[in-house]
Parts: sequence; C-alpha cells; structure tokens
Amino acid sequence: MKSKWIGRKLTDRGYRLTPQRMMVVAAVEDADDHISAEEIYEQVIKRYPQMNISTVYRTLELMKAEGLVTETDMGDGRVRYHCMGKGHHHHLICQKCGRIIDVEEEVVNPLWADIKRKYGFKVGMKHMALFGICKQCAPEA
Amino acid sequence: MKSKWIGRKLTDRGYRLTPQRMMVVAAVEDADDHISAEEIYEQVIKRYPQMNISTVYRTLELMKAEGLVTETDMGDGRVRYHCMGKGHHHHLICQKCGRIIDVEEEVVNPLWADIKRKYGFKVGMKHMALFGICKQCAPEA
DNA sequence: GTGTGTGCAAAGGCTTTGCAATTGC
DNA sequence: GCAATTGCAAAGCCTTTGCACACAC
Repeated sequence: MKSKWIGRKLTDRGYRLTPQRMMVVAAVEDADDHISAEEIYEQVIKRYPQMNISTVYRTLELMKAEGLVTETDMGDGRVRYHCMGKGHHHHLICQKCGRIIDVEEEVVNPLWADIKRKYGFKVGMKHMALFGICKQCAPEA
Repeated sequence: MKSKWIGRKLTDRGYRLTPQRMMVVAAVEDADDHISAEEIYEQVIKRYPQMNISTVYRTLELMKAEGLVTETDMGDGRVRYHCMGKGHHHHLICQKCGRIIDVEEEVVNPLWADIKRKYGFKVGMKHMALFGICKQCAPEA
C-alpha cells in the first residue's frame, strides 16, 4: 500500500513533480513516527546531496496546504509531520519521563462528537498531543 | 479577588520578590486572555522602562516550574501564558476565520477520565487548543 | 554582606524569504 | 520557452544564555 498517491495528487492539482518533492513525500510516507523537517532533510540528503532544507520546508508547506500531511507540535520546539494516508492516532506525552503513549482515534471521537453537537465546531485534529503524567511517574498515593 | 497570591507563593518558596517579578505576575493575573511573553513585556515596559525581555522569560519559566501559570500553544509560533488561579477552559480555534470559542473544562473531563481509566495516564492540560472549522465557516452541505 | 536576580548583548534553534539560476511541463 | 521550483545565503522570529553589576533579604 506504499502508493504514490501524494505524488499523483500533486500533479493532478497542477504542481510539478520534482525529484525533491518526491523524496520529501517518500520520507513522510515511510516514516513510522511523526517526522520533523530536519529529520526529513537528514534522510533525503544521503541519497540526494544537493537537497536543501528550504525546499523541505516549502514542500511540507505545500503538502500541508493541500491537506496531504498533518502537523503536530509535540512539545519540543519543532513541528512534526505525518502522512494523511496513514492511520491517525493521538499521543499522551509524559511530562516527567517523556514516554509517549499512542491513543486510537476512537477514544477521542466521543469528545469531538460532543463538541460538534454543542458548538457546531468540527474538530479537525488528526494528531493531538496531550501532556500529563503517566502511570509509572504518578506519585504513589 | 485580585490577590497577590502568586507573589506570596514565590516568597514562601524562598524566591525574591523583585519589582520585575511583581509586574510580570500582575500582567498575567490581569490578562483576560492568554498572554504572550512579548505582550507582557510591552505592557510592563510602559510603567517600568528598564524592564528586560529576558527577565520576562525567566520569570515565566519560574512561575511555570512552580505551577503558578500554564502554557498554551495556540498555533501562532509563540507560547501564551495564563494564571492558574483563573478559571480554566479550552479553546476551539477555527483554521479558516481564526475565531476562538471557549470550551469549559467539564466538556473534556469525560475524555480525561476515560484516558485515566484506559491508560492510567493523568492528562494535565489546563488549556488545550483544538483546531478545526467553526459553524460559520463549515461548507454548507 | 551575600548570593539571587537583572540588564545587556550576543547567540541559538527553527523557519522563512529574496533572488538568480535551474528545470519540469 | 516559460513559469514553477530550487539553491543559496541572509534574515526573521521567538527564546535562551553568559557575564558583570545590582539589589532583596
């Protein structure tokens, strides 16, 4: 299922499919985790040394605008990206030990539904980072 | 109810209560909305021209570490602060028009409880920003 | 008096931008 | 060929830091 659907989406919409774009797209598609611009750059430059970090940012901005990737701020000072084609999930991030626990979409869906009903607001967060304290770090009562 | 409780908390814990700290504290306490470091600085410098932006950051870091203010990233590239003494609420931020809708804590509490039960994780977010599309901007079906 | 806190100026990390050169279509 | 895209280098923005001086206690 590692299709080139993002690439196709770009050409369909009149954007040029340059090698740089393809490699950024591939890096995001292949990433297991959310990946930062810097990480994409590090990865791409190994196979394509003339790659430039600004191109990474520009491509990510384009993909974001086209709704092909999502951004998440996971608390360190940089934004991370994730391919829209992959399964979505949210994150519990322990502020003490840094552990990250994945939470399936279904868990938060009731809240989204509640907000939709109460406020008419459609929450569009594909990845949310929730900060707090994990079981292991919780003070024993 | 505009007490100086933060000031007292600081002295109780052995920190010095300098004019700079008092003015930062007051700015956060007086702010209706969440306020950024830059905004605090702008506000304080009017009455205390020798105030320095690094002092603002240092004071905010101290207050954050002491659990007296909370941080929220509301999507622009800067962090905003809010006094812990004030009522907490979350925010729905429309990605189209920028409108901000307040959501009371009670609405999200069920989700926090659910997460606590399922994962043993205690979500500690006092202010959360949820991005999406508001009623007015939603495409008419 | 003493050590905490401040001001200043500089650096730091991430991201954006201007512009000339390149390249996909 | 021509406009879209890239590379480069510089700037931009928010935030942090090193160090000497100041001041709260």
